[in-house]
Amino acid sequence: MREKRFLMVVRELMECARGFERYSGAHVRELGLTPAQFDIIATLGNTQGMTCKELGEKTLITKGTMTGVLDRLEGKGLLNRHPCAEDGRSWIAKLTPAGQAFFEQIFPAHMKSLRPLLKHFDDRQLDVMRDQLYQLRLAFEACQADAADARSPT
Amino acid sequence: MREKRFLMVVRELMECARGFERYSGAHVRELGLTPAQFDIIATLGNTQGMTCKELGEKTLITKGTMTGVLDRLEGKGLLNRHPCAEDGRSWIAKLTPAGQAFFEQIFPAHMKSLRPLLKHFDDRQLDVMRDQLYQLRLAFEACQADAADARSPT
DNA sequence: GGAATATAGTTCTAATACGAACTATATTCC
DNA sequence: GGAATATAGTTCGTATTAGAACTATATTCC
Repeated sequence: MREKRFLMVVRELMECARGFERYSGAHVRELGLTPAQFDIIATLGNTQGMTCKELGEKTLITKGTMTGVLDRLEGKGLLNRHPCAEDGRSWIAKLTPAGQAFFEQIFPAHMKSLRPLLKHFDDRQLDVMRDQLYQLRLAFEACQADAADARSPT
Repeated sequence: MREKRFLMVVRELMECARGFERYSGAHVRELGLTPAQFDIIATLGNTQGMTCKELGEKTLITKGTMTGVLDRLEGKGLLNRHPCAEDGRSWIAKLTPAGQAFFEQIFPAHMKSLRPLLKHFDDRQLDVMRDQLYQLRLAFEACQADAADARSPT
């Protein structure tokens, strides 16, 4: 039963993703941020800022959600939007000095909170996992592309 | 850099989970269900029903969300809640005949829609993946438990 | 038996998730 | 240069998420 085997993999995948989000999220919330907000802060830290589109590619936040997340971070004074010189449709989201300082404070703390997890794995195993997950992602993306082709064939 | 390696694994993990949800969700939505609703229907199909608690354990839906998901499925006439004889606090959620018929129609269709994904993997690889993910989940759960102990020590 | 505690489900709030429609600006193509 | 098309970001509606407070019933323990 290939299908059943596959479903068991998917189930483990989802449990893992949820498990990590719960574990990581609990710490992030103690910092006064939501996971999505932390993701943005962590992505923008030590950079000169980036567009919503870039942020969407580097995080897993879709553009419709991005607006709200950025709004709330802007409301907290942690980031600003600046007009983009090259493209009038775009904005550059960039941490404020307060946002960068906050990043420098919380990012190491968050890494530290993940350290207990790291104890369970050695480098080799991490590499194997990443490769397996990468294969899985490639398969999803390939099928996604096929499905899109099916909807609007050339 | 162990930490960096680990973050790359986590990133792949999240991308995979999101990738599957998108791929699977696109088909589920065509059936007129949300992913959560499909999850419940698929779990209750071919059973005599189960409590919210059991459903929460078998799916990844938390109890606060469960109420709303069951409400909507009940509104669609696909499911009913029956009082539980053994425990006055519990309800048994069970597919209606229409719900069971719907399950029998859509579940094979959904499996079929996943078939293109399966092509990419053989049994051995699926087993490796599942084992890797299982190790990861165990680590999350162990750390989760440690964190809980830390909050309320014995 | 009754008080203290635990558990099943519901309700509530703030923040997402996703898709679709919409505005404004870019790009392409003739 | 201007029409057709594509893209960046916002807005909107519905469903879901987590966590916490709440009600009602079970269980434990004296």
